[in-house]
Amino acid sequence: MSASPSPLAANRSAPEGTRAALIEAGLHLFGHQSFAATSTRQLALRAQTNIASIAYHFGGKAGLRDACAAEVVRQMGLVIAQVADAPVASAQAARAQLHAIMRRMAGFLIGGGQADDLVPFLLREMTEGGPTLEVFYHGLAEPTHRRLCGLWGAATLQDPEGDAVKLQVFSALGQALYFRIGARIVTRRMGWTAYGPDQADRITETLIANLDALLGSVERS
Amino acid sequence: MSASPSPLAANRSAPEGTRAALIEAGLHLFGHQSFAATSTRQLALRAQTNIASIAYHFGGKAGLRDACAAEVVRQMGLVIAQVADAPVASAQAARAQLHAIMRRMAGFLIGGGQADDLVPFLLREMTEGGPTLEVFYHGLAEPTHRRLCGLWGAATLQDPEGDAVKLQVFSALGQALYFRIGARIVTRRMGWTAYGPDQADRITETLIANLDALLGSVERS
DNA sequence: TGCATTTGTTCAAACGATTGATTAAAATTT
DNA sequence: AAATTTTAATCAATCGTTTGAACAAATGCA
Repeated sequence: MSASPSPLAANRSAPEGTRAALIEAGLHLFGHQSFAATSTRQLALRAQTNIASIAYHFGGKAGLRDACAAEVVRQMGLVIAQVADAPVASAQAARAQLHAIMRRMAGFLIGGGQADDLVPFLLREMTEGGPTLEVFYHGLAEPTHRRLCGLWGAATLQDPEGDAVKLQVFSALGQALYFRIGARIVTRRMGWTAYGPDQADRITETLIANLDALLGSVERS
Repeated sequence: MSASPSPLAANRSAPEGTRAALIEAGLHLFGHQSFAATSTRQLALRAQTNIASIAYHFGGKAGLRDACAAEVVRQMGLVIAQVADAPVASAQAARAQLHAIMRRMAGFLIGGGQADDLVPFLLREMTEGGPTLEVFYHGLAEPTHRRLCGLWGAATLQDPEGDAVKLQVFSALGQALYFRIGARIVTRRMGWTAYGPDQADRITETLIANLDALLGSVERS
């Protein structure tokens, strides 16, 4: 044994261990074919373990979903937190931070990698309104949106918690999210086979230009 | 016997009949809890008929899904077709048509009514990438997006089938779609209980303002 | 017209297959 | 040796589908 003194600490983000393997399998399968359509046997097969391990580690299939939700909040929280939360000194500074966050989010959503399993899982819980939604809202959606509203308000000299700013932030976020949700439609219409680095760049630049357009239109009014 | 000479003609769009009742049940249940999570017994219960009717009319559960998809394309096609497709004489005329279409789409997506069952069903098929996606893409998404690109290009003096316009149209559409997909998050964050007429107006005005911002920023460049 | 037959549709009942969950024994680690 | 973790086998419940009998309306033949 080299490291990993406590199983809990090791499973917090390590790819090893039955528990972690099951969470990864849950994120992938729940996200790509819904909770109900995924059987415990499928989960066990993908995690290369036995069916009973699910009940042992998580109490059942529903428990595994809860654990997956917590893992999503944890990982996505890290992504967003990577953008420095410096106090904004000016409207320009706020706009710069918004640019940085939008770029990071677009990269996370569109550019593949870790988001390939996290985002589908998240979207499914969001639309299905499952029991996980509570965790996601308080742990991720609400604080993130609030922070963005603060920056948006500072960049456009509006009330950060006013309805107008809130809706504008949702609009900007929605654009980025759609390129993930409607990926099958977008790629097909664009004549792409899938999202690659080049495609991600094209989309990101469009989103940044749109962000400036939205910020600018309010600024002028 | 008073009317309804042919059962086929009556079932084409009438709310009566077992076949129509099953399609309605399918649109609702498939959309709100996914295809896999919906049992044939649930469908029969909601349609107030027997389980065997599903196999009789549609050959099975999958057949019912196909019929539901066709119904969605048919009904949503009618909604979009209601906006006059007059040849655009100027950039202003194109912009006016884009306004009208955005208002109609926002009203359809956000303002409740017939969309309450159609949109969830559609979004689910879109994200799940089910066998229905083909029907939806060629019957609805592609022609609609192409038409919008034509208007967008005319309004901004860009190549209607260029990548830039295509992505901008997707962005504008994505904003509207998100307010449906993320409805649970939005309403909660806004302090609303649900989308009502007032909320729909607020969102629609935001979307229209955003549309003008996006069109304007390109126009100036 | 009168009766038998066919047709379209719905019904309760049952089918085999698969579901999530449970159990006790075996294996592994400490 | 003791505790933790994984395994194979089994449980009742539910899944989508099929079956054959009902029923009403239309049709064929007399």
